[in-house]
Amino acid sequence: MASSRRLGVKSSKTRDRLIEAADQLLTEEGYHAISARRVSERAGLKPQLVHYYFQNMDELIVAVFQRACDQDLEQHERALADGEPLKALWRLHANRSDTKRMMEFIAIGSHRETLRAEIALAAERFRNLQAATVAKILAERGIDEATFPAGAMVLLMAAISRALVMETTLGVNVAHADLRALFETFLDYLEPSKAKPAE
Amino acid sequence: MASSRRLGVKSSKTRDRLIEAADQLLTEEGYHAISARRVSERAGLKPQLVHYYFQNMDELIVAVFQRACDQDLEQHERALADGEPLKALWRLHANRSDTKRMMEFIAIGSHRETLRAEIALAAERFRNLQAATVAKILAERGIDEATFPAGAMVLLMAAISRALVMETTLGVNVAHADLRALFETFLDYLEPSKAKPAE
DNA sequence: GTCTATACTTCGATAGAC
DNA sequence: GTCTATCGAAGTATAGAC
Repeated sequence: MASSRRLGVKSSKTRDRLIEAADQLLTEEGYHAISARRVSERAGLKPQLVHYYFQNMDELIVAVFQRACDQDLEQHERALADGEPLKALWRLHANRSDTKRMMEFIAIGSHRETLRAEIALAAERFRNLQAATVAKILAERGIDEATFPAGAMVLLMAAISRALVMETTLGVNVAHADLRALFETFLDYLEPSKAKPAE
Repeated sequence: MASSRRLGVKSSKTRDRLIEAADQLLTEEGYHAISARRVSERAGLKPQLVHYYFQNMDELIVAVFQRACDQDLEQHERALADGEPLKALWRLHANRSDTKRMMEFIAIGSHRETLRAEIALAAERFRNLQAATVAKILAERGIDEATFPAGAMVLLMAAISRALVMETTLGVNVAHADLRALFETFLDYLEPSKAKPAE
């Protein structure tokens, strides 16, 4: 199905505008909102331009996905260099729009076979990257890996943050503050604050 | 927009077939798969029949939702009567298809303003119902509500089970077994098994 | 009480003009 | 390098035939 249709160059400013518009729609309304017409409308361009710069809609989504991965990776590297990396990691997860975007990609991968493998692979890499850091922190604290496996800790962070975002979007927030407080107490046990922050 | 179009009776066998077909599509493929054509195809009926029995697609989804709520409520009552209600509750959450269906309803509510309030309300009721039971169990164990708020416990169950289902659908299972084991250990602390099960 | 014919809208995608 | 004209498929929904 590789069409012979002409495509615009990757360096095009217009192409970037389409990716940015798609990214906005993704976090604001979900992946179902990424249609050629909606994206172009948001970017202030004609609908057919989407198919000039991207062979099909999947390609546009992949472009949004890769850009998001790059951004997330950069944020993670900063977090891991933080004085309290565990809490920095939790702050990243607690970021609503990033978590929402990630959940949309999981939804896309779950529904579109053509994108599944790529998204699953990236998700596994992120999990393993984060687990490696957490493992180091737990080892320093003398916490047994068998008691608190690093992977489970990271997955738990993802699970909690996703549930909070999911329900907040729906308009439900029963017990949210309690769970957040409970988990932060747990985090403080794993990574005790040395002193009061400067500010 | 209340159309004056004629509608089929609620007791119709055909109507039930449409609801059942929609429910299947919901858990198998997600709510986006609930279209008049797909549902009728699954039920072995003509597409237009959907609009004979339901004013619009939202009405069909509400019918599926109410049926699901009734089923879930019944399951919950059985679980709460169990000898180990906390673990029975976790087994309910661990049920893939039920959790998947619940997540689809959350997704629908998040995207369709007309259904949001109804779904959010039901979700809050379930949370409160479960929290009341858990509160009783924790009190019996002498566990301080301030340390482990019942609502947070229930939300945590939901968060973990949803994350596991979400990622399994995508094809990712890194650290799943570890988190499951960790949480079950925690559950056993809150609700210790009295003896080995009969079997 | 049940189903069919049909209208209208939005979608992804392509060919070809400028 | 950019945009127009246009197609076929799938979506929701209505009016009217049986």
